[in-house]
Amino acid sequence: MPELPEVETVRRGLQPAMEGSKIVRAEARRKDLRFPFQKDFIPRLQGQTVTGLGRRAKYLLADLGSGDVLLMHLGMSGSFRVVQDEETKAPGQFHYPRSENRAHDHVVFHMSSGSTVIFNDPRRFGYMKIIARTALEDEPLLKGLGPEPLGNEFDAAMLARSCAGRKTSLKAALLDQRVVAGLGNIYVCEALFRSHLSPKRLASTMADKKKEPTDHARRLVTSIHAVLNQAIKAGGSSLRDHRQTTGELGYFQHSFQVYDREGEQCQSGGCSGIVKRFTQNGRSTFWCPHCQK
DNA sequence: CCGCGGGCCTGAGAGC
DNA sequence: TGCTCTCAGGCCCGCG
Repeated sequence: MPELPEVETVRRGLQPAMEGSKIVRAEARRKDLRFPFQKDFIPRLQGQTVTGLGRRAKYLLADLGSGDVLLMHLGMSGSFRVVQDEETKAPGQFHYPRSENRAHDHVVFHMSSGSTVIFNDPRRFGYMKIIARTALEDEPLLKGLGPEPLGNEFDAAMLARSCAGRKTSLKAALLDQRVVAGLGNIYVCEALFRSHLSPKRLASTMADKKKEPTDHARRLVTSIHAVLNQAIKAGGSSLRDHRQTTGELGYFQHSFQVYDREGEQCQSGGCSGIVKRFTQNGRSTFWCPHCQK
């Protein structure tokens, strides 16, 4: 599921349930997700107040009163659900939307706010890890990450510098979290479409000889900002797994212009093209060859 | 260092 | 209905 807009949607949904509230009890209902849980995973969580809930790229970071940080990643199929205690029929019995499978509820946080927060992840590509806040900057999972696409430091000049001299395609560069952190296949396809740039174009064309940004880079940054902000506003995109923490679907998938629209008419004003799909670095790329150059 | 392909898991959907 | 095959929003790792 989760690219930046989905993770941000989840963060905003978890905030009222978790921030300023204590983890009264935590359960890990199996021994591993993508990686085994740390031996002291549960004891380091229980009794701790969540002092803040942040996001870095596609990671959620819960600051704990102890000085630890709980790092969470949704992988491909992870989702969180917040259930109010009064909805709980009996201990361990939660209300589920029809399509959800509780067999994949792997982690449960019982919060002093009266909310229960449940992490569900069928494919288990997600993970959770506790690290000391003082060790955050040395954390290998976060270390190589590039700028936040909606942050101040990400602009055309920054994009040009990190793409200059790159031998790879623009599509592959945008998926590389070292270039910009938080985009995935959907939003890269959509941002390229909105800026009329071909996914096959060389990443290095974002910069001129002096590594200054080209107009292409400026257009692309504008499109990235626009598509991410619109997607966050829509609660993210729900193709199969993504849910908001209320269990509701996101609805940005209805605004896709190219993703998952192979064979359909290009939506760009006046363009007579048809959306095509091909495989690039092992991932599907959707684009309009007629108006993306 | 860089770029690419494989692998980790399960489930949904297509085709037979 | 049910089997098999392909594919999926991410990311780490090892190879060349």
